[in-house]
Order: sequence, then structure tokens, then C-alpha cells
Amino acid sequence: MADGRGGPGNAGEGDKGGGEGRGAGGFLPPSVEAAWGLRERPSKGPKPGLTLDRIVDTAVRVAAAEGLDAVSMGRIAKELGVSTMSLYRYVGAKRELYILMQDVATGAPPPLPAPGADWREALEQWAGAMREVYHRNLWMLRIPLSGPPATPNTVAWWEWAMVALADSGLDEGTKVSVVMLLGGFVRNEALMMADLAAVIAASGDAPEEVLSRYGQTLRRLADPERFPAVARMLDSGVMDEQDEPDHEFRFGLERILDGIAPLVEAAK
Amino acid sequence: MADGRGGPGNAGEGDKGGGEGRGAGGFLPPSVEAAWGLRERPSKGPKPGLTLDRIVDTAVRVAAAEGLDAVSMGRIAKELGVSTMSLYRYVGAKRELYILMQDVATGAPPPLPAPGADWREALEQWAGAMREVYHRNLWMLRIPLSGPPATPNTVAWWEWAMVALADSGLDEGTKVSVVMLLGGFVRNEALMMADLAAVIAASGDAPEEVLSRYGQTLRRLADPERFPAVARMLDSGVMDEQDEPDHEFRFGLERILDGIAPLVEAAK
DNA sequence: ACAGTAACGCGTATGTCATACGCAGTAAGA
DNA sequence: TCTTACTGCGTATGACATACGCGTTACTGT
Repeated sequence: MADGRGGPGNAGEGDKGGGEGRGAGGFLPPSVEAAWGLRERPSKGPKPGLTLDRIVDTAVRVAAAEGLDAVSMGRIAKELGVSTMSLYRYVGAKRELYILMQDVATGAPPPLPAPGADWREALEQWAGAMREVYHRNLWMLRIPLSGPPATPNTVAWWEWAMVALADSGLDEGTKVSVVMLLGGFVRNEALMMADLAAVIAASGDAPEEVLSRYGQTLRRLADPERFPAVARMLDSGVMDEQDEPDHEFRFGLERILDGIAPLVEAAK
Repeated sequence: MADGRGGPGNAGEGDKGGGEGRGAGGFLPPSVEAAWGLRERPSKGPKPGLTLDRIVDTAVRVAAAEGLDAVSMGRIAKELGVSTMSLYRYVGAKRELYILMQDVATGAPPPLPAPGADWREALEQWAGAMREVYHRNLWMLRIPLSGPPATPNTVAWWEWAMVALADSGLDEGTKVSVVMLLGGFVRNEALMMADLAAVIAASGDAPEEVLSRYGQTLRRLADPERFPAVARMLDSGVMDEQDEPDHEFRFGLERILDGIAPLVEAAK
């Protein structure tokens, strides 16, 4: 669905091994290169009956509907009405499918910030939008991330953040650090919230009840003499009241931006 | 290894279902309650030939030596000279084993900060120590975290951080937010570094070469017209020079603490 | 037009896993 | 002694990723 991805062209290592399989000198798997719109037409054998797009879109649909665990090669193949092994003509391994799924689900970032826009507001918007992406695609958080971003949409989001920092006066290395810090935070926060939500959903009870029961259990297990500070925290009732679902997100985001602001100020 | 964990006592749900299986009113799996030293002696059947400790320690050893993927129920059983299914008398599911493994690997936190110690220095120490734990046990980062901390050592680390913030003047809810933010950061940073290291190790080449090749590949794929800010970043050479391995950690940590400092100042 | 060949879809096989189920032996309490 | 809870474990079951190789297809160069 993203930018036009090309056809296939043996995503594996070639039918019989043979060399490094590096398309144009890169070190990315062929299927990822395909996501960038590369991939020369094979133009030799029978016409492929599938496209990478269809495979990836199907996988995303299944993941969205039934979670990442439902995404198996067999399942996706069945969904497409082909055999399991057909998929391996388009994708070298399941890990590659994961990478492409993430790219599709991430989608294009919002319109770039206006030139001269405030860096802080822009980064807040960026973080918020990224958070929404995760919340819309919780399964993404279950995928073990593998290496630096290298797919089109991921890079587009990166671009967005770098543009937001364009006028900050920070040097490029610091910009990268800032974006990594912020991106990591958003991802981590989304992951924790998703995990918590999963626990709550699994219990079947009301959220506040689960939280409160957790507090009670901890109070029972954790000796107040050994863990006085934790006991104090539990007794304060923070575990029983619940705040807006994005409280932790806002808190963390503001803290981090507050920590970045002096750098920008100093670089001005 | 940790605090004396008791014997077993059917970690599952009972041989034939039967009720909720809640030991003393909690909602934790029996094996986790065992980690807290609960678990009354079954005192009826044959003497158990294993202990939870031995199982968990073995699993940790295997994970440390060969990675988390090497930890299968069959493998651990073989290592202990028992059958696979025996383990399920002590652990309700593999997920529980993971939780216990994390607790053992996390270990006890360093000695508590001196009363009256500077909150910032203390939190820095906490974060650094936690980071070391992750670096010593990279496999921990592969375990999908499941719910709030509920094992003895995890709570002990929480206690440590809460003690560090005891004199900060922050209210309990904010303390929790701070610890979650910091803990999430440390975990995330360790995860990213571990992933990067894994990619580098898998490639077999020198670290700087991998990074540089990544930069070159991205430069080739990412149209500078579409991604000018990313192109600028790549051209600046940040991808080619490498800094100390803990650079990102220090950067993020300082930013976050800088963001927290005003809160503490205001609360004084 | 024809042969060569690359790429296609897919059937089959392998090995790995978590875990359900139930049985036979064991030891403590009645 | 007899019951009973608990033990270890053998034997399924049902997924799963993916290696391998076969027959087929449709371009490409002759």
C-alpha cells in the first residue's frame, strides 16, 4: 500500500545458494529493497501470481485482527489461497515479512512541520502521531526490532523528526541522539501500556480492579520492613486511583523535552 | 539463588482444573508466589526430585551461554536429567519460567543510597547498575515483559529507586512516573544497543564498517530530494564516526534527569 | 521457431516446540 | 492398612519455520 512496491524476484538467496545475493551492493534483504521500489523485473519465468504488497497487506490484516501470533506463514498463505512455500519466493524469511509489515503499518508520517515551526511543538506532534501508530497497531510492539530503520516509511518518519530539529542549532549527531531518545521513549511507553492492557483484558475484570488487586497482592508479598518506600507508595493509594490513559506519556514526553530544551537554548 | 525459594507444589492449575488456584488470595501464578518464599509444603506425595531454584538457575545458565532461543522446556529438562513434562510440576507455563529467570538474573540491587544522598546521583547510579544487569544478561531483553513487576528482586530495585527519591519532595504518583520513565529508558536503550550489537555480530564485520555500510545503503535508497534532512545527516558523517558505546545512554540519562530536576526544585 | 534457462508454485519432509492427558509409583495421614 | 495427594514421565497433538527438489512456465538468444 505504501509506495509502489515492485514485483518479486526470488527473495531468498537464489535457488541454489550462489553468491551473496546483494542486489545493488547493499546489505539489505531483497524484499526490503523491493519495498523501496527497486527490484528489476525478473522477466524470465512464469508470471508471479502474488505480489509482495498483497502478502504484506494480508499479514497486517491478520495481525490487526488476531494479533501477531496469528501471523504464520501457513496462515497468510491460506488467506491468499496459495501454498505456504510460495511465500518464500517473495520473502526470504519470516523476519523479513515482519519488517515489511512494520513499514506498511507505520505508514506515511503527517505533513511536515511548517518551516520555522517551534521544534518543541513539532516533536510533541511527532511523538503523539507515532504513539497513535503504535496504539492502532499494537502487534508491532511484539516484533523484536532488528537493526536500524531501513524501510521507506520508517525513514520518512525519521526525516520528519530531523526536519523538526532543522533550525534547532544542534549538530547532526545530537539530533540523531534526540530522535532516538524520543522514539525509544514513545515505543517503550506504548509497549508498557499495551502490556498492561493485555493483562487487564486477560483478567476479564475492570481495569481499576486489576490495578488495585495488583497493589493488594504486592502489599501482601512485599514486607513493609524490607521495602518501606514501596510500601509507602502502595499505601498512598496511587495504585487505586487511575488517571487518564495518556498521563504517563505526557509526563515522560514533557520531561524529555524539558531536558532537551537547554541544549537547544545553548546552541542558539 | 535469590531468597530461599520453597519447594514446588503443582504450579499448574491442579491436576484436573479445580477452582482458581489462587494460593492466598493473590492473582499471581503459584510459581511466582514460590519465588517470594511462600508455598506451603505439600507434605503428601513423594519427595520432589527438583526445586524451582534448580530449574530456573539452569534456564538462566543456558540463556546466558546460548541465548534465549536455546531455552526450551525440553532443553532445560535434559540439562537436569529429567523428562520435559516434569518441569510442569514446578512451573505452570514457559512464561512463568521466563518471569522467574528475569528475577534471578536481575539479582539484588546495589546497597541502598545513603540517607540524604543526592537524588540525581542516586538515580544515575541506579540506572547505570540496571544497565549493567541488562548488558550482562542480554537475553532478558528478548523476553516480552508481562505486567507490572511482581518478583522479589524486581521489587527490590523499585524500592531502591523510591528510596533515592524519598527526600525529593515529589508526591508518590510522580515518583512512580519518574521511576517508570527512567526504567523504561534504560531498558529501551539496552535493547537497541543489544540489537545493534547482534546485527554487527551477525554480519561478521567490524562495527564501524557495518555502520558505515548502513549509512551508504541508506544514502543510496533514500532520495535526498525526498529526505533532505536525513541526507544531510548521512552526509555529515555521523554514521561513520563511532563514539563510546555508552554515549547514547549518558545522553538520554542526562536529558531525562535534566527534565526531572525542575520538578524536584519546585517541590522543595 | 526452437532450445535453454530462470523463475514460478508447491508437495513433501524435517526438526523443533509447548503442552494436554493419563498412568503408575510413592509416601504421608487416616 | 488404606486412602489420597502428589510425584515423574511416556505418549500424543498440533503448530510452526523452512530446506529441498520437482514439474511447469514463459522469456531470451539463436
